[in-house]
Amino acid sequence: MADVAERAGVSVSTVSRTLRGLATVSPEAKRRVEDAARELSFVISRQASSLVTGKTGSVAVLAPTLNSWFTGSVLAGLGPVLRTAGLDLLVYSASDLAERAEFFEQLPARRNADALLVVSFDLTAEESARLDGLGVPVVYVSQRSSGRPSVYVDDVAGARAGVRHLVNLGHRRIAFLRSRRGAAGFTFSSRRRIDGYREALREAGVEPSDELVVDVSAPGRRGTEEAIGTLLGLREPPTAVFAEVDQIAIEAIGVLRSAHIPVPDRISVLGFDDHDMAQWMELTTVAQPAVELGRVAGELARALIDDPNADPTAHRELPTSLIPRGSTGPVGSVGAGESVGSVEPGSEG
Amino acid sequence: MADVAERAGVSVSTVSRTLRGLATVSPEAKRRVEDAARELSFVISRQASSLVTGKTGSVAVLAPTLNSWFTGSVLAGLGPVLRTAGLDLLVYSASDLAERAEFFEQLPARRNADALLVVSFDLTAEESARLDGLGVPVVYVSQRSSGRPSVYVDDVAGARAGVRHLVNLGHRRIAFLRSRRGAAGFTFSSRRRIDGYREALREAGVEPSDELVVDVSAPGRRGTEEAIGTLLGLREPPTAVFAEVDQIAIEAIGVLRSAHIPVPDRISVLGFDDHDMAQWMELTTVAQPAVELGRVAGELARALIDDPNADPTAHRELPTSLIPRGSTGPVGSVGAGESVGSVEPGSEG
DNA sequence: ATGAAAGCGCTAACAC
DNA sequence: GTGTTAGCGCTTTCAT
Repeated sequence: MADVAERAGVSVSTVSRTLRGLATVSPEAKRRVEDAARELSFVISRQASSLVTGKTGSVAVLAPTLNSWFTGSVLAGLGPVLRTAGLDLLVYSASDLAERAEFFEQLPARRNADALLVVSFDLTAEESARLDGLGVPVVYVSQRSSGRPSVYVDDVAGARAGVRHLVNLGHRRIAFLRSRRGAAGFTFSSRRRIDGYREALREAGVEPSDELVVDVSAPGRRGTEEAIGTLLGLREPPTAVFAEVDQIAIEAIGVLRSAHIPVPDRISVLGFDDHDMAQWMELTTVAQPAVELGRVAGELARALIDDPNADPTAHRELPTSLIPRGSTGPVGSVGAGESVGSVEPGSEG
Repeated sequence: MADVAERAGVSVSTVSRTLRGLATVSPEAKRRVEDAARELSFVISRQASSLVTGKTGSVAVLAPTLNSWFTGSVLAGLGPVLRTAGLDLLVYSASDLAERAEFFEQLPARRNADALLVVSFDLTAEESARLDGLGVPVVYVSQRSSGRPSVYVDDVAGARAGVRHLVNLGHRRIAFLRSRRGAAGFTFSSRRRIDGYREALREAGVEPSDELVVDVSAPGRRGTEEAIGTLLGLREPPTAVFAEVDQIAIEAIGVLRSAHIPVPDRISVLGFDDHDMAQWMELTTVAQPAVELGRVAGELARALIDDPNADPTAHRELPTSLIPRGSTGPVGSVGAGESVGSVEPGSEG
């Protein structure tokens, strides 16, 4: 910066003012500074400026995984907002409790970011309290945290709408596939989606049964296979399955397909998310605007960062919508035609 | 830090040394510093230390999108490596040429990161040259850049193996679906996969035909629909389709399915990636270890950062492997049974 | 409108 | 093994 100042024939103060776009610089000086900066390809050092301003110029995101549809979508929504605001995006992942504990141990965001976005974690009260003491705004994405900025969809209403759709198709034995992958406390929405599921059942005069709520815990194919196996082994198996997330719904379709159980003719499958792949699996699902959640969370964070009297308890609820596709159908429609589930892999030498 | 020093009854130097884990601190002092730091919940400010050390403690990643399977996988592989090394992960995305130009305009990584990972970009020579002048190591992921650190798979060999599989099944009219989404220069691997495709065809005594190489440009369903439409409109349509990436392969299966063209009985579909969803679509594909690519790239970056005589031209090639599934089958096997493509969406009221 | 100077919180010599 | 001190590259009073 001293170099630029010298080359432009002004003081470092003037260079600093110019580069920050302050109006109190004469056009002449401004021009010369800009030229000099360009010629020396000079860029302001964030570390140095943040040392004095206290602002880091970046926001941190904490997510359970980096390669899930939801996290990817949120990041994709966040990216443009932050770029526009001139903020960098710092990403932390904590896929199990140990990593999560480590994150809270170090609280790296403490001085490293101007805001923290916590994505789809079901934090304990202590963890949240810990974050409150961080000194930077914390935005909860896909989790409602009362009194704290949160961005989410109405999981209860979404799940209710989905189950109503199944009920309207005549289903009464409707199972719920709960995602239990990763350590405990990783799926806040879980409880609420089950609530919506139960509400819709009661609404239809069906008493929710615990045997129809099955956990998918093991990762990969096996977890879903086990869960489906449990359901099919019931004295009275379900005619429809509502998976907490599309990922599992898609796996369920695959597993049923392998077992030659036609979808939706013998079992309807409903998901939640509207994952990119849902349409290609013909999956009926409750769509949630994940990219949009990221965008809104980013804007909320931005507001909290540079508007001192922004509402620090703002909640933003985004809508869900049911997207009917081929994986759900009227109950007991076996023999009505071909189905999503029918597959006969080609043989190979 | 001064507070901690006072509370521990030592100097700031001792605090600094302790917190950085230097051995030259007496156990007694160490303990007291650690206690004091904990009680005051003190964390070292990265900005301040990087100001003097010149190291930022973070690595930057530039990727075209944040919500693609490949980027997500690479980030997932990268995360643990960086965490272990105590490095933060800074993410930049540039989905079109304008954003890309802006990135190079600002070169935010200039002083913001200790290394830059460029993921699946086909950079121009000028862009690469620009990055060379950045002053930090740049690792190319999924792109070979001669003389520069690169991590990739052998796309030619992978594609060749895939097409050989189709040839072995009796296919001779094999189309290639090229991904042309996003702006130009976003898919380095494209050229090499086509090369492998052509090689395998020639090997089988088939002269590659340009009419069988079709671009998928429009995003979403439409692009793939158009491409498949073009292929089906040929005087002699292909009996197999090799998509450059699984995403498009999956869409192709979906489109064919909607058109009631059985897969693989009438058309076999082959992908490249082994996307999470590939198994659920019964997609035969050339698997590439994307998470592993991220991990290796992270280790390479780490080595380049803190080992001054690490090889700055290191190339790491990871293997691909063919995963045969149900979407490919012998040519002309119509009527051989049910198929992946058969779907009759359930009706709904 | 511009410059001089005092730090921001840390690390790296250098003394002890 | 520990303390002192001089900056790292900026921003920000405070003068002018």
